Amino acid sequence: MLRLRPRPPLDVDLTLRRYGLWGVDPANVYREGVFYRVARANGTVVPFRLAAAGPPDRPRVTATFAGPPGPEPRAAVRAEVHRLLGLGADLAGFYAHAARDPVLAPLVRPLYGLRPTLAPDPFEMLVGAISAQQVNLAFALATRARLVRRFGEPYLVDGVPVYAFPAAAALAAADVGTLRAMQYSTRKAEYIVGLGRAIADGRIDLGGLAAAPDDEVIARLTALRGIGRWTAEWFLARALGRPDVCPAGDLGVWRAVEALCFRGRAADPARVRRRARAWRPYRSLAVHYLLAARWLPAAARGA
DNA sequence: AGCCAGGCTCTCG
DNA sequence: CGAGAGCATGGC
Repeated sequence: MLRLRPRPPLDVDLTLRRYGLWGVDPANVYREGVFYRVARANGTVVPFRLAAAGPPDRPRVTATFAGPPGPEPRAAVRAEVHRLLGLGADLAGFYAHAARDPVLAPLVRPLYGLRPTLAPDPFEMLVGAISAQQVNLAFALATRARLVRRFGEPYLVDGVPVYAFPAAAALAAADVGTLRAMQYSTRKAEYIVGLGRAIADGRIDLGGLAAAPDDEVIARLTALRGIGRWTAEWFLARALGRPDVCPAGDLGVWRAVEALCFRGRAADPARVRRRARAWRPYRSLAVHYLLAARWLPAAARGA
C-alpha cells in the first residue's frame, strides 16, 4: 500500500478521465473512479490499482499492489503514479501565466486540477502514437487493444482484467501478418515491428532520450521509420513531460486552436505555432487544456 | 461512393 | 530544405 498527498491542485478524476474517452485500453483501465495498470520496471512486474479522495486542493491518493518482496515494487508503482497523475507539471506557474491569456483564462476554473498524464512507458506511447496516425481515435484504440490482448500479459487486479503492455521484444518477434489481421495497415505493422526491433537491437534507447534536449530527441526519433515530427513532438510532451511543446501538426490541436482562438476560421500549422508562442514556456500545458476543453465539455461547463 | 480520421515516406524543384 | 503526391485502413 502506498499513500500519497500530492501537491495541489490535483483533480484525479478529471486527469484520468481521458482514459476510456474513445474506447477501451486493456493496459490502462479506468472504471468507477479506480485506475488499474501493470507497472514494469527492471524486469519487475507489479499490477496495481490507484484510487483517490479529497478535493483538488487536498488530494489523497492510494495505490495498492502486490509483487515480489523488496523495495522495487513500491518504487515502480510510485514512479508510475507520479507520471499518470502528471505530478511533475508546474500547474501553479501555468495558471499564473494563463490568467493573462484571453483563451486560457476561462479554462482554468472549470478544469482546475487537471494535470497532463504522462505515458509510463515510452515504447507504449510510441506504439499508441503510430496506431493513431491518420485514423480516428476510436479506431486507433480498437486496433491497439487487439495488439495488447494478443501480445501483452494478462493480470487480474481485484478481479479486474488488465494487461501489461507488450514488451518491445515481443513485438520485435511479431509477424507483420498478425498485426495486419488486427486491422493495422501493412505499413503501420512494419513501423511497429521495426520499432520493436530497433529497441531490441539497441539501435535506439528510448530511456536515454530523457537526457537529450528537445531538438535532439526529435532528430533521433524521426530517424526511425514511421516516426515523424508529429509523433516525436507528442513523445516530448507525453512521454518525457517536456513543458514547452506544441504539436501544431496534430489535427486535434489544430481544430482546438481554430475553435478557441480563431473563431472557427481555418488555421494552418504555421498559424497555430505562431499563436502558441504566447503560451511559452507552458505550451504543453496550454495544449493539454485546449484539447481537454473539447474532449471534456461537461467538465468545462462545470458539470 | 466518397470523404474523413490526432501522418509518414518519397520524390522533385 | 519545402511542397506535393501517394499511400493504407475502416467508419459513416
